[in-house]
Amino acid sequence: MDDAQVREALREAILRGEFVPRQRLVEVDLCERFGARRFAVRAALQDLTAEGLVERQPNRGARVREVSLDEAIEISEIRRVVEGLVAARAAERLTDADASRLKSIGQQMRTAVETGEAGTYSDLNAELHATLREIARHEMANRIIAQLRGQMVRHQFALSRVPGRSVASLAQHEAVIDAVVARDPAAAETAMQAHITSVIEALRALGR
Amino acid sequence: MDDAQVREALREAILRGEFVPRQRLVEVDLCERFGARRFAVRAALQDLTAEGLVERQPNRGARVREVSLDEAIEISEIRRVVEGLVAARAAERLTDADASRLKSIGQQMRTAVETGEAGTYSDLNAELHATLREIARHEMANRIIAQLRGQMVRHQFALSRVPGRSVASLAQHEAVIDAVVARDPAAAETAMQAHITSVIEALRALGR
DNA sequence: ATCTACAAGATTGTTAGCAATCTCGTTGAC
DNA sequence: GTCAACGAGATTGCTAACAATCTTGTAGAT
Repeated sequence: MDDAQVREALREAILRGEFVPRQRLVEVDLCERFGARRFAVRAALQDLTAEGLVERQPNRGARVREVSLDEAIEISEIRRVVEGLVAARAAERLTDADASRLKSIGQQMRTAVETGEAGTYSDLNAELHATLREIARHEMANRIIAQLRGQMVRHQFALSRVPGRSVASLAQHEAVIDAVVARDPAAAETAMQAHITSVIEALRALGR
Repeated sequence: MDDAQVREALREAILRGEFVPRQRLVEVDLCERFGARRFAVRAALQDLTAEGLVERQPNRGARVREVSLDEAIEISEIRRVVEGLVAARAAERLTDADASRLKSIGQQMRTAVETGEAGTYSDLNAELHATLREIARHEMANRIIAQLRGQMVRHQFALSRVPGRSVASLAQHEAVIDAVVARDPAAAETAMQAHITSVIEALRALGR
C-alpha cells in the first residue's frame, strides 16, 4: 500500500470511528493495520495532519485530533457562507435534468421522514448537498467543503441523533431545492444559509 | 534547518517570486539553497503540496504550482464570502481601540493614494485585512484565508499594477471601515463583498 | 503509602545508501 | 534531415538501521 492509499484508508477509518479523538496513532501499529511500511504511514500521517484530522507533536507521535464544539461551530459558519455560494451558483447553472434530480431527492427525503427512516434521510441529505456541488462546479468550494467535512463527522453524528432534527431540516432542504429549481441565486443562498444557521443553533444547543 | 523552517523559507521564496510557476523544485538544489537535508526538504515539499503552492508528480518531482486565472477567480469568490464573514464578525466584536486603529489605517491609505505611494498602499491594504481578522478572531476563517492567500500572490501582483486600482479600492476599503466602525455587521459584510467583487471583476478584465 | 530516580522498552526522527524511474544526449538507420 | 533506440546521468522513492526522545515500570528511600 502506497502513501495515498494509506491516507485514504486511514481517513476513512477515522471518519467511521475506528480511531476516536485523542487516540494515539502509533506508526508501527498502523503499518500492521494497513499492511504498509513506515515511509507510507508517515507520509499519510503528515497529509492528514495538514488536513486537520490528525495532530502530531514532536517526538510524541500522532493522535486523532479532537474537534471542539466551538471549532465545529466555526467550521459550520464557514460552511454556511461557502455552501451558500454553491447553492447560488447551482441556481445559475441548473439544467432541466438537474432540476428533476433535485426534486426527486426532495421527494425521497420527505418519504424518509414520513416513514421514520433516519439513516436513509441522512444519506439523502448528503446526496442533496453533493448534487448541488456537482451542479455548481466550483472547484475551490468543493475542496474546502470536502476538507471541512472530515473534521465535522463526529458532531454531525451527534446532531443526527437529536430528536426532531430530520423534520426540522427537511423543510429547510426543501426550501433550498425550491429556490435552486426556481433559478433564483439569492434565494438559494439565503435558504442554504438559513439551513446551516439552524445546524449552528443545534450545535450550540448541544453544548448546553 | 528542520522541516518547518524549510517549509516557511520555501513558502516565502515562492511568494516573493524567487521560484516562479512551473519551475522545477529539485530536492538536491533545495537542500543546498536552504542548508537542509533531503528529509526536511521532502517533508516541506509535501506540506506545501498539501497547501496548494507546489505540485508533485510521482517520479517526476515537484514544481511551483501555476494558479490559472479561472482558479484565481474561484479563490476570490471564496474569499468574498469568507472575508465577508470576517468583516461582519469584526463589526460585532469591535472595541473602541479597534475602531481607532481602523480609522487610522483608513487615513493612511487615503494619504498613500493622494501621494501616489503604491507600495505603501499595498502594505496598508494587507494591514487592514489582517486587522479585521484579528478583531474578528475566527480561527477557521483565518486559516482558510491564509491558505488561499499564498495561491493568489501572483495575480495580486498583476492587479496591483493595474492603473487606477488603488483609487478604486480605496473607496471600497473606506466603506468597509465605516461599516465595521459603525458596528453594523450586515453592512460590513456587504461592503467587504462589494470590494472583493470588484477584485473579481478586475481579475476577469485581466483575462481579456 | 507516597515519591523519586533509574533503567528498559517503546516510539519517533533521521541518516546513508541503494533501487527505480525519468530525462536528455548521442548514435545509427532511413 | 528526421526519427527511434539506447545508455548515461540526474532525480525521486524507499529501505534498513541507528540515534534520539519519551513513557512506563520497578526499586529504594522516606
